[in-house]
Amino acid sequence: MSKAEKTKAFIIEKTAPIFNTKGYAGTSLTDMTEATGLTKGSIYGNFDNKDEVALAAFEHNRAQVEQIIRGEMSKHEKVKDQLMVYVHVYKDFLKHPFPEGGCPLLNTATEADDTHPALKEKVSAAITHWKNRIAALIKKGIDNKEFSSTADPEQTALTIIALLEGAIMITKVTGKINYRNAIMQSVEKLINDLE
Amino acid sequence: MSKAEKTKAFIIEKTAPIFNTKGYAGTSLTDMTEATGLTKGSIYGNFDNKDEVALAAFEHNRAQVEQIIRGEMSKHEKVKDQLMVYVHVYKDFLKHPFPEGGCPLLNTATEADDTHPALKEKVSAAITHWKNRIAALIKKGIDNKEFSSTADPEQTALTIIALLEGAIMITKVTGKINYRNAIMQSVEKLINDLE
DNA sequence: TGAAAATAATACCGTTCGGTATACTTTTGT
DNA sequence: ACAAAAGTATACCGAACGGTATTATTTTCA
Repeated sequence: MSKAEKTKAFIIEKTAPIFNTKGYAGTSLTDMTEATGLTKGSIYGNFDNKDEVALAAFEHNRAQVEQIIRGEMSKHEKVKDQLMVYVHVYKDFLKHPFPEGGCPLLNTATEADDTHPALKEKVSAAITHWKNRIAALIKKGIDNKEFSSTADPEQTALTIIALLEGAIMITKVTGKINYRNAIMQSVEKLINDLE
Repeated sequence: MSKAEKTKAFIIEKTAPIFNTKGYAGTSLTDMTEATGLTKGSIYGNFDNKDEVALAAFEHNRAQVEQIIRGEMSKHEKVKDQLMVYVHVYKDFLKHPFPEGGCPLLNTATEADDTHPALKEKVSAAITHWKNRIAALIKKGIDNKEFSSTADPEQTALTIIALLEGAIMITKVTGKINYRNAIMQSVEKLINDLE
């Protein structure tokens, strides 16, 4: 790993939380220099422009969540328990190294959908990928006879994602943890009903 | 209605779509002057600062959605049909005068939660109010014997909101309308299961 | 170790930002 | 109709914006 690659990674690591909390338009170059301790010249020696840092920062945040989920899932054998990992992680995300500012998919989607095509495309791909992952898990559960053959993998996957993201939005803005708990209970029921 | 009140309303009406698409940080005074055809001096003669316009714009967008829902609900007698209004409106929001940029609660919540306390508070109050409205409807349905007495008004209300907001987020960023249809089917099922 | 190459810091660019004092024009109420 | 009040436009402020050419400092590797 060359010096440049290290610095690049360092910049991404330090700016990712800022982009995730302040948003793309809300994060300035000054924010970036302050967070890294580097100067503009140094940052622009490693990235062409602010956009590239933003894209890399999103990718970093997204991968961070994925890693948490993968790690927790590997602790379980049954498909149902693996699906429940989403409930547990999103319910107690403070117990995990979750990105500062909340779910990067939600944050980036709502800002970028009307303003930033490149970021929007990245989020879109991430969501479709996530949906496919959950749907594949459910299919596996059907094949396993863990779940009923009447279960609808696609619809259930999308419903779970909508519930998780909706729960984060509602809880973050209201501060009511029992709101999140109520919604997570619905996710649990949804997964239980697959049987 | 005085001239000033008219101008104020005019400014809000013209800038509200911009705040809802570009966000608070992403909307500049130039955006506002271009949208209204007025000058900075004129805008600042009617508002103290950008914040006040943003707050008023959010309120305008929020009220616009509420009005659509109220109007559609008044066409139905049964509580179930009234709840289904959410499904129909959010499924075909293009058929209604829905605010440009999508749901203002979602857009504002994700941007403001870490950056703008005053806006955050407004969104928080709006969501709690919405939750209470849905819960009250469900309670009415229980009293009516339309719904089962085992139905949980609070939890169902929050779940419906999470699903609607999640659906908007997913559909807007992926462009996949069938994703939204799948999630809306889950909302329908949720409402049907109240019986 | 020393010179070429890569990386970082400095100092600056033009533009846009939010905001305001002042002058002008239009409403308003008598 | 007219004077006072209210609303609007003009012209400007300092600060911050994203970005860059140049200079200085490290790495790198022969």
